[in-house]
Amino acid sequence: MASTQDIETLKIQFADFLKRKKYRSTQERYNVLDRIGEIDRHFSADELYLYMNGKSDRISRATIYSTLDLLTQCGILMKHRFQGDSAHFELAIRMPDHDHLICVECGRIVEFREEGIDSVRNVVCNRLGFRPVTHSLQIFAVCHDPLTCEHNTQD
Amino acid sequence: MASTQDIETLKIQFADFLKRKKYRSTQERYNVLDRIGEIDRHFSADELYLYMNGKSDRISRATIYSTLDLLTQCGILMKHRFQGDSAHFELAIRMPDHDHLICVECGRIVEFREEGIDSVRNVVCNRLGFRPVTHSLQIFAVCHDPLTCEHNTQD
DNA sequence: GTTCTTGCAAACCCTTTGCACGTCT
DNA sequence: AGACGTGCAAAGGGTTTGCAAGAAC
Repeated sequence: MASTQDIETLKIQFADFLKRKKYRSTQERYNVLDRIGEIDRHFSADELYLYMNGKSDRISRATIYSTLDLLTQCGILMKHRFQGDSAHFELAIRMPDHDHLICVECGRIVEFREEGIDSVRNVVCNRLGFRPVTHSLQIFAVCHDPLTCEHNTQD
Repeated sequence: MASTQDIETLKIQFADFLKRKKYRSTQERYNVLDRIGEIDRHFSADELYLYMNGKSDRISRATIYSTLDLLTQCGILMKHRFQGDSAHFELAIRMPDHDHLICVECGRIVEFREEGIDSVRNVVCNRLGFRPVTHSLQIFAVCHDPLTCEHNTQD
């Protein structure tokens, strides 16, 4: 879970973004960011919608989607598309520049940070004439010990 | 475009897979693989559907989706989810283990192969106790010369 | 002959959109 | 006051599913 301090910093960052882009500062937008700060994992738009409405923050899906998009635009959130249908989000500060290993047997997702990816990113961008912005690496793998993997959430 | 030779090899591989999994060998399934061999780029299920029906292979979307899924399961196709809505597929043999750089300004997709990713993959799998199967790396970047980037296909 | 696959259309899920109302500036 | 954001429900796009007819085994 992000600290209150972290969330306050992000709110300032978000406020700056909104002002710069001439979007309005609304209570709903800050509420979304507050609630995201309470979630220490990936979440889908709908999970956030249900979570917020469960907490008696009355908010619509339209606002959730729109705010998630703004938060992604300004770099506060990372948006991932894993194999499933819905996009997943998480605070970028949770684990900066981390990537995901996905077990092809059970769908479990393990987060990791491996510095080597930075040099791959730079080498490729230099070769092709681009400036890196971000990346998404997903490693699909199976565990050495299949028993560990018996959280069968899919199949 | 994959050579006829390549496609014949893949058909054998596909036939083995179908037999092993006790799925039936149908003409439609082989037709799909044949037509994919004629396409030298990423394609969506619907693009393949339109392509095949344009060639007077009468085939339904249901069969396309189901066959693409089988071909992905047996490793003949790679399935990608770029930022857009629909999944994209391509023959795995087109460019083995390549990855994609996506221009965040114009959406252009550049394919590349960088060996360094293999060691990242192995390091991570060793550390976490997995055996690598495959991976998907997308680098988001902007070109050094914005003029080169003026194929604005989105925004 | 039985079971699986196909084709079609409808259902489905996630996401976006249109519109009336509310809120920010 | 004017413009933008919100909530709701309906529409949209991609994908899956139910069912009857057809093909593989």
